[in-house]
Amino acid sequence: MEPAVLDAISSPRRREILRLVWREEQSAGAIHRAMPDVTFGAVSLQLRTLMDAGLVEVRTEQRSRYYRARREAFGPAAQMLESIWDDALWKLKLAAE
Amino acid sequence: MEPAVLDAISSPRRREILRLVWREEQSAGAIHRAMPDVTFGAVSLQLRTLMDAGLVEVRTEQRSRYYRARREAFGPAAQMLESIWDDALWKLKLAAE
DNA sequence: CAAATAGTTTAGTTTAAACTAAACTACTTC
DNA sequence: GAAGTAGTTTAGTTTAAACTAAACTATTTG
Repeated sequence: MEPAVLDAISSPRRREILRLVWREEQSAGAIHRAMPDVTFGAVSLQLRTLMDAGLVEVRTEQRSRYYRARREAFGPAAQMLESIWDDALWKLKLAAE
Repeated sequence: MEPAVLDAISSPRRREILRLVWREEQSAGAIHRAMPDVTFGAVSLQLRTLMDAGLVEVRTEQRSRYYRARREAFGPAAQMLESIWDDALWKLKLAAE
């Protein structure tokens, strides 16, 4: 099969999470607060999928767990994701939210 | 939503098809022959999906229909796909088949 | 140690994509 | 125009991902 990274970035929800933790860590709770249309459990499961794929790492501090992307693990997908997130239309869409 | 191209390349089967028609056109039948684990109908449906996303185009000649990728439609995903398909491990995998 | 906070895991359900079999369309050749 | 070849479409089924609710673990604070 192709690199696992392709499977991982195939999900819009996981891409949403990745965008949040791309350049700075975010706690699981903060990630959940950014996507209130799903339960905390659902977010946690997606984080686990990303962990299993080696695409994020986590740091525990007090009661919180802080996730961030392991950008070096994305290979050629990193550039694509950054391009898409930088894209003018994408920015426009975010602004409209 | 993000560009439709991400949805389209989220499927391993569609990526397989795209790889086949990336640099030269292939008839629907030739594409099907390259993936004998699914029916011709299944291949045809995936080709339709790719057509609807504007990622392939088709040319009819005689009884055959020749598909090829519209590489210009892939944006930043084009580079990623090419990188992945050029990847040494990927080549190795193909050699082993 | 009880209660609160932060997150994970389990078990089961929902949903959507991918698939198959078979009917159908279109073109070609005899 | 019948038969064959090439491909598409339809209707229904299978499968897997994503989800929810609720139980659970772990840490902190009173």
